[in-house]
Amino acid sequence: MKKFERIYQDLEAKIKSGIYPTSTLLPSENELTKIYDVSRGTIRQSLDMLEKHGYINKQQGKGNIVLNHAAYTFPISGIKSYKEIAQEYQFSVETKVILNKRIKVPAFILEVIDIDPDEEFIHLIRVRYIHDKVEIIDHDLIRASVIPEIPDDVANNSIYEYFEDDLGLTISYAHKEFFAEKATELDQDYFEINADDFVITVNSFVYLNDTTFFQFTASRHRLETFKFQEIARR
Amino acid sequence: MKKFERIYQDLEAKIKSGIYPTSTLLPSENELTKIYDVSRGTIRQSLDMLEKHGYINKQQGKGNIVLNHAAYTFPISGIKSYKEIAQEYQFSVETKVILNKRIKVPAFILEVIDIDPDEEFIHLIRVRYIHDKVEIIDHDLIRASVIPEIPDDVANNSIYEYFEDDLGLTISYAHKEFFAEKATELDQDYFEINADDFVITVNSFVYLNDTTFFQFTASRHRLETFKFQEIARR
DNA sequence: ATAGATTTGTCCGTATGTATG
DNA sequence: GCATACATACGGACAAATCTA
Repeated sequence: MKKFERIYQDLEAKIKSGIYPTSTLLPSENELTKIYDVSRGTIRQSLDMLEKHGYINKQQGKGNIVLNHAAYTFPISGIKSYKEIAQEYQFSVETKVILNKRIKVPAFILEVIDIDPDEEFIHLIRVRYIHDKVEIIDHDLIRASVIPEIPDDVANNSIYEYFEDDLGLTISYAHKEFFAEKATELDQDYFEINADDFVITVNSFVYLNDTTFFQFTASRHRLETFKFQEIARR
Repeated sequence: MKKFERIYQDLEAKIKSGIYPTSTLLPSENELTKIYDVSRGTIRQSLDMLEKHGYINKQQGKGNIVLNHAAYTFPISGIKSYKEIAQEYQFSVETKVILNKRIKVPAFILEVIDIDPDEEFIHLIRVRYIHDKVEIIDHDLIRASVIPEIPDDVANNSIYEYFEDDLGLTISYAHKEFFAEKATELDQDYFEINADDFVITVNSFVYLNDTTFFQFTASRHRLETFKFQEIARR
């Protein structure tokens, strides 16, 4: 592992365990170079990660202050699979696959992404149960020229693990948007709501490391339980 | 201005104007050091900013690929004032102040933030009209020990300009969350909706550079027009 | 399949600028 | 004014990924 990652994890652990308590200063960058026996640039890389993840606030002339915000959750921000989130927050989860078939590329994708109109996609619909209640309905559209098929046992587990570990793909970034919209019939059936109720839709356009588009996901959430958190910086 | 900021802005302008077109590579870091006559570290700082703002994708061994995503909007992400957003997207905006008075610190803030129960806050309610329609209702709770009062002409303009330019405060970061909830009576009146309708609430806890909490904002948006976008990285 | 060239990533050391107390 | 701490910038070295001949 890289030095700055190792140091980041060490500092993160020490903040979490209270060795560096909230609203106190971390050791100065100079002291940290001595503690870890690395250059100041390396320390600064680790501190930048800590800041990005909300653990500290940097202040020129003063020091790096430990915050207590990092405990907050980031369930939607970033690119994480449902399985990763479930493991982090340890809630009981069940997934039911209700569709897994090849289709022609949908029109709305053709409008946004420049691809061959004859390309095929895999359409996957999965219903997520948390505490025996349907909380999320995931629609995945996966580019078949990149991933020819999704075995059913993979669909029931983590398609991201399959992409990254088995197929060796590198997922790089996603363009996400979310908003509220009227419930579809499928939403009504599974969420047990009415036609004039709303759901929250999280749309993601996911890209590989070489910038090829390979997946669109629409996650539909109950209004009452959806929540998004982030730390924004000026 | 700092060198890396100047270079960032120059590259951003060249990407926007098409001098560096989408899906081509930027000049290599080595070439850029010659173009701008700075060190490679400085160039890399500028490139990191470009990546963070979604203009490029970095690939070790290959280069920095120009993306076409940066045109997308970021109306909620980050800390921006309503005025700044309105200016960027050039929509016609009107603000109406419907409350501006001092109150005791509300209970829900005491629960989350560790402050004196006798402290006072300024409660500001402002209604935002876009194209002559109410789109946003902003509730601001501003810590009176930091900002004793908000003159009415400031409330009608930008309170952030007032904080930063006139009072010399430095806003550092905010903890944000958003979710859907039932419309209050005020929502119903101004949005002209019903009691069982929902609105989107964006809550922000805003902190100064020295980590003192100084403002809470609840922005209430219409369900139909609310939209959030971001670029997430794995 | 391999070797070499190119490009970005990591790391080091040093110097100077700027904000804080 | 002074010491301390973070911010910016420079230059050099090697590692890792990518592409090409």
